[in-house]
Amino acid sequence: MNTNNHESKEKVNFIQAIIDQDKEKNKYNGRIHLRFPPEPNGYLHIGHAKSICLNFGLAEKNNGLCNLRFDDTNPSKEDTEYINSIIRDVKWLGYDWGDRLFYASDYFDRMYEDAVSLIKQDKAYVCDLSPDEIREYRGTFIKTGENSPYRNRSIEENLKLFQQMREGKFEDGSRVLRAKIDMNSPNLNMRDPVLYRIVKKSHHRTGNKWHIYPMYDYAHPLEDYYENITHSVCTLEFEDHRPLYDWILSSLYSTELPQQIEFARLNLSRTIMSKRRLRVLVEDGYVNGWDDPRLPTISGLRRRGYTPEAIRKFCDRIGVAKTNSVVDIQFLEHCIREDLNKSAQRVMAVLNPLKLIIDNYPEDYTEDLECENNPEDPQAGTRKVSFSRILYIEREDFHEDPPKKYFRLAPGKEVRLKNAYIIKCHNFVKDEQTGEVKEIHCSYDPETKSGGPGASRKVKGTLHWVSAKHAVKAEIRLYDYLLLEERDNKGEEGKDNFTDCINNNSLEILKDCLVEPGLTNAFKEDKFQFMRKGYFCFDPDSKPDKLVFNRIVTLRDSWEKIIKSNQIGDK
RNA sequence: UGAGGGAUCGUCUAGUGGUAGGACACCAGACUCUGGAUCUGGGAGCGGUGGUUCGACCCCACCUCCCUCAGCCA
Repeated sequence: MNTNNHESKEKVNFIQAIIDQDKEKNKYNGRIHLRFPPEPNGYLHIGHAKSICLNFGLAEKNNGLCNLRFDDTNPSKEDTEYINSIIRDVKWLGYDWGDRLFYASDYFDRMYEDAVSLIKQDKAYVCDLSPDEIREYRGTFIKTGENSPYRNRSIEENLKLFQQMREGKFEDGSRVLRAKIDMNSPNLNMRDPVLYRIVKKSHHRTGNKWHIYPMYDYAHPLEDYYENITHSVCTLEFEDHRPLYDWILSSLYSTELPQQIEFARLNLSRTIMSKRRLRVLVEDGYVNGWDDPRLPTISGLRRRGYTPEAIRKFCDRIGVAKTNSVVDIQFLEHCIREDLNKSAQRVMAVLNPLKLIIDNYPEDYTEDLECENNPEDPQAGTRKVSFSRILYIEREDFHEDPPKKYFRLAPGKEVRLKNAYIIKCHNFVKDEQTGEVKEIHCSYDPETKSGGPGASRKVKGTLHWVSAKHAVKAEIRLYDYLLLEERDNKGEEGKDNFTDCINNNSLEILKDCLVEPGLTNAFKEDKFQFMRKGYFCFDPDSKPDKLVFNRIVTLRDSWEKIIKSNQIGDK
């Protein structure tokens, strides 16, 4: 479906270009059918999201179909736990596979028959070489391979042995079925690749029915063919496998063969994306589970407060190409800010409270002030927030000796309290022990009440606040990047010790935050803008007496930039 | 070293012979009861060398650099 948004001028990526050509030539009779085929051996992450959005998106755009298929051909790695999480995540992202949820394991019988057919054509044979021997016979980049001594077994013997492999007559690793292609091929994948191996392990769906399991290179093209897939989109590392993909299919079938197309997988700066490393982070306790908000897993992003819309927009905007690239994580952050700016309710929350007393405001008096819920969306309406004599403001919003261009509160200075009054600071009290500012004393100008006749007076700064006797306590969790900046590249690309590059301060827990009382009604995946602080979401760790919020992302902060550039300039 | 891919602003990405465009980031200004948002403007790029052509990011040649592959993983 096309949006009429001026920005999305229907950018045609190279895969869409191929589809356009195929349509024009009426290849596949105009059918367009894709698939997202994860192996259920781990949790999905933002890189998978790119593939999901690509495949389902292409199907939508071309009036085609997209299947969800579990590529469960290796029982020693896979589990139902992952199937459930994958189904949940794809759904959450907003995609619908209709009734086309498939499992490679559903095709095992048919794949077996196809293997028999290859044997009968003398295109496959049972090989008794050990894994080490197969490696030796395969040769190397510069050395051609050697034919297996079992390569010339008779078709009858191969048929019989393959049947016995199926029946579980042999031990793991003792025999395999191999394609008979070319041991001298410059492409190592074509040097008689293994098609089936013996794995005497229970499969999460087929139980103990099978003792042999097909390899990816054999199974994948067939799965695609069985499902009438037209365009089989995968990542770049499979480019070398395409000749084998085509060999398998053309050896067995002749019309409407699917074609494999490769694109570059997503890399994101300052985070970890490899399944292996994510597993280390989770299992060695660097993070708290697969849905830790610091992780780029779909479940982590969901808990962090990312919306499916933002993720889809991100995937759409990073584009699809064959160039290896690293997308700046700030681009992802931009997408969630953009989404939440339009939709998130504004509230006031003080992360590091500093007591502020309005000396000339009546004691035991409360006013309910009208506050806009979202200036970007008048439909969002207003709410009442209580104001009283003792308030809390953000500690960083007061400075006893302010730097240049500081618009916030300081002795003798005026600021506006958001939706309330202009106040002026007269003095402050320090803790004698620590020297820390303990409370500040101000006066307010009753004429300047927001919305009132005298409200037009301008001051430089506006602060958010909460009323001491109305505010509710909350725990707020702040997240930073998983990887240290200076180690960024090594962190994701270095071969070992990537844990050296981990940012040990990626989680900061603030326990004494104060938020508007209305937030006690928050639940599920509710998201808010804590004014001037960022976007936050309700965390399921919350209990009735203890609210917990996650910081999704900060607001853009030009003051922060001024400070940083001054610090650099002063040196 | 063999094979297969790739190289366009700082970052992603368009552009397949006719003024190199967009987004993020950055800088400046306007506006603002969020130092947010919004708006306006700006700087910033074709890996190199030759060749073909009136004209080359695009075609050709050579070179350089980067990625993937030697699992009975996917």
